[in-house]
Amino acid sequence: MSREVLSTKKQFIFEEAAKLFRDKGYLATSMRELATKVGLEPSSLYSHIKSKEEILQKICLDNAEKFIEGIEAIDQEKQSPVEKIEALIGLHIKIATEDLTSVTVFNDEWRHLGEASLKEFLSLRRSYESRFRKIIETGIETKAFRAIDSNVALFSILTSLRWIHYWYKPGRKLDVTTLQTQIIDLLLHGLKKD
Amino acid sequence: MSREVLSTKKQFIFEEAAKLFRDKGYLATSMRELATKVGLEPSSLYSHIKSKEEILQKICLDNAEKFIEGIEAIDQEKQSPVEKIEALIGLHIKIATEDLTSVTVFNDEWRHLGEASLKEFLSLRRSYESRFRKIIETGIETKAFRAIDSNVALFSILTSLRWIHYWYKPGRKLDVTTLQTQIIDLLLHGLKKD
DNA sequence: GTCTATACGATGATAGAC
DNA sequence: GTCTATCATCGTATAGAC
Repeated sequence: MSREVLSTKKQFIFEEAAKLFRDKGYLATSMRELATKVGLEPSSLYSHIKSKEEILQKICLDNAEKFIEGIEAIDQEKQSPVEKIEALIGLHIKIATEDLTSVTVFNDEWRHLGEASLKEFLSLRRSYESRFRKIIETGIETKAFRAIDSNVALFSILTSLRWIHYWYKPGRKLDVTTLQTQIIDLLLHGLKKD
Repeated sequence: MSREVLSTKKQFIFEEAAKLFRDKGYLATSMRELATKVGLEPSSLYSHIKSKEEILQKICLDNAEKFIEGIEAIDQEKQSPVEKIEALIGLHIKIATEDLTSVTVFNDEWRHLGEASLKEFLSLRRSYESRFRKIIETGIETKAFRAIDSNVALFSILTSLRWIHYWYKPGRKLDVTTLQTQIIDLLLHGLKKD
């Protein structure tokens, strides 16, 4: 519902803003700069948006929703924990490579959300982490996974999936499928060859 | 050499600044706020420091140096790639848990460095990554490691070591040694039990 | 070294003409 | 919807008295 389609001009403003937020950070981006990129005077932006923060809110909450919807779909499948983790890694890679810009902002700038939307964001994040953690714990209980601390596993996996948006560029030597195979291999089997 | 000992008051300013930078980000931290924390009027800060950026510079470059010194010490030992990777994981955990605040700022705020110090910082980082990558590549060549893309391995490991500063709090249930064992186990052997 | 006072630019956002 | 003009506020930093 909140991920509505935007009129073309409004969408263009959001896209240019996301690029600026990604490159310089939310706080370091000024509305004057954004206006220049869009080809408007600063004040004209406010015919399309309510405030600077509205842009950040949409970016952060839309991405949070994508992850939540993704994990819900994966979790209701009748699959083993190993398969679910593989699917989750795939989900992160898919979201990151489909819209590199917005996921970078989502990852790095959420803390500048205002009080109300920050609260909502953190609640969504906690819910995502908690579902992810449960999948890991099930894997440990069924002896599919090593008996590792579930938080160590959770955060190691989550953050090791976060470098993708720093590193991946369309047209890199490694294509998305290979990248995915390699990351799954590394996280599931480790660096060391037995 | 640049990691000099500071007079107590100056040091106090740096410590309070680091806490603010960690909690709110560099740009969102004002000198007025810092002055309040330190118990001075804003202008009085400038009897101790040259500029706001000087603080960020010291934090970022000191930590960069710690990592460089650490990897140099590890790399000149006559050890196997596996042992070196274990030692590197230990280095990251040691630095992160010894001074959680400054390593967080180092990790998250370096991009707000000015032109000159940013250049220096990036050069140090590239040098660190390149030494790390060489260790991984040696491990792959000697068949100690899986034949994975060395960049995928490098960044997965590096970033999976970056969550520690988000998560670790002195007095957490997991002590540092256990944490280290678990992370080494996960990165070297993977999540899956064979 | 600390203070008061202040310079001076940049910020997000609004009012109102067209 | 876009503009010009502008507001109020806050940013880092400096000058100069004590």
